[in-house]
Amino acid sequence: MTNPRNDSQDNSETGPAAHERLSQVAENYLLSLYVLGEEGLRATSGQLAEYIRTIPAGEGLGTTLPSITGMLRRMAREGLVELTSTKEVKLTPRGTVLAEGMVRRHRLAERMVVDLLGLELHKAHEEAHRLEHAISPDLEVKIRETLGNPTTCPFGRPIPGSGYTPPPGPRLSLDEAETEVDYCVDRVPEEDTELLLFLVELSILPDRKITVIEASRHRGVITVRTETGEGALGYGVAARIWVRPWE
Amino acid sequence: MTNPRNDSQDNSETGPAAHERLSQVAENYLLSLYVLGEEGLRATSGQLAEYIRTIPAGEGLGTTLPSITGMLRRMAREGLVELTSTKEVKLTPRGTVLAEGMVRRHRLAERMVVDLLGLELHKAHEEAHRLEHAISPDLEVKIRETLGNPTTCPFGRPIPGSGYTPPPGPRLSLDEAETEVDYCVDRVPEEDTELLLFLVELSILPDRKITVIEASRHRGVITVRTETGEGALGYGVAARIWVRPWE
DNA sequence: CTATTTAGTTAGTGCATACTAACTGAGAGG
DNA sequence: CCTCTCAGTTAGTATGCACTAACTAAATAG
Repeated sequence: MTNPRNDSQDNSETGPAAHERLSQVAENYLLSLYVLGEEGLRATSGQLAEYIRTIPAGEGLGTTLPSITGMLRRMAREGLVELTSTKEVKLTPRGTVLAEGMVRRHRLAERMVVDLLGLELHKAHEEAHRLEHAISPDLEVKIRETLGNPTTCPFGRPIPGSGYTPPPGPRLSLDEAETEVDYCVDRVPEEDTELLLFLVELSILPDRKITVIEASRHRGVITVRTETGEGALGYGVAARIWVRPWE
Repeated sequence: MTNPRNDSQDNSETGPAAHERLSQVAENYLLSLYVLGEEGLRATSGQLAEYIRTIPAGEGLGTTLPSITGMLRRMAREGLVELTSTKEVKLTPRGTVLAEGMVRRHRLAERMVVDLLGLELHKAHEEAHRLEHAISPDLEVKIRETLGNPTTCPFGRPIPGSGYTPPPGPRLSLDEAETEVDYCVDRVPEEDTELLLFLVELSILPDRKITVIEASRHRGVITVRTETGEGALGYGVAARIWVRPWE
């Protein structure tokens, strides 16, 4: 697993929290496994394939099941993951620490490109997927400080280790929301560029107000009103948008 | 040469100037060759090894001569470089374009981490060596805009394609400067962290005033006065600091 | 309960990148 | 002129990460 580019790198580095450097591929796996866990999905090779397919650095590369099996075997050898008997993949404690680091850098990078560089939101996730591998502990500190210690990424997901506390009160997905009740958007999906363009247009973004006008489960469509206008969403999408009561 | 991670990537990408993606190793070679050219050094395998040794991503990796021979062969096959009969390496037109892109992103990244994120100058070069591989055309545009179209990196070197024009009047290296004449620092070496700490302390930085108090070639030492104080430099170092007449 | 589909693994390969060890060819010293 | 050194190449090998093709085991469908 250790990147060929740093085989000879010992751990006696300078700098704070000199983080262990893995290959970009391994780093992607760790991040993917962490996010899958966050979303409550079974972390199987298949799920991993699906998630990894959304990572831009290798448009569709490394997504065949044999590739994944092989990679997981190497990562298991390095003590990053465990392959359970039920074909599920679990992060080891060590893997979890490293995965958290990746997610932290990923979400900080998202904030940086959006808040500091003015990148369009729908491109943030993809850019962060490249940058996350290139951020040293030193730089991470600077980014965090410059941004004012953010606790979430621009899509509403918590930044690990940021002291994020979930908002008080209930959170539910938009498909469970009542009609004609004001909600506050808590988080939105981040990886589908096309969808994001639509969400941005309709201001369906963290901390914005949203109201379900009509929900017809049989048609599979939810119509919402926002500051910007009205629009219709499929149930599948709505299920991935979290809201909390307004105010 | 083409990165295994993008073998399947065709050139029909969206976005402006969708730049060809090479492996990080190839990108490092291109940047190194460009910089060696800039410094007027003969670009041989040995020189390359020397330069690549200073790249942090692979602390000392890929620096044996056989590794370099092999890599250059692959890059020649891909039409990025030409191996002349005199054991010198030349960038092809295509290689030059790509190398310029790398140098551009490298120097923009240096500016970004220093000007936007407040990173200490002596760490900028190393961080940029990681970031340069992770900056997409879209992001590059945003960085450039946010920084206000800088024309040089924080060490005084020109950013390719930025419209940089060399300052009018002569430029010379500090070892050729006259004593008790005010000069303006034009550029300083960037890759030696220890040296940079010293230069920062003495304010030997682009656009600062510097005066040679004493130069004794036989001792190999040049003593200078700056806004911050006085200090002594070896001739080798002084030769790598460019200055121009003050005002 | 067998037959098929589905998910995942194993086997076998290929390429990029790294290494060490052994070779070569050009200039320096005798 | 021969030899030694130095720079660079060639040979041979290892590892990471990718693939296709072929296998297996569990779930499902008939």
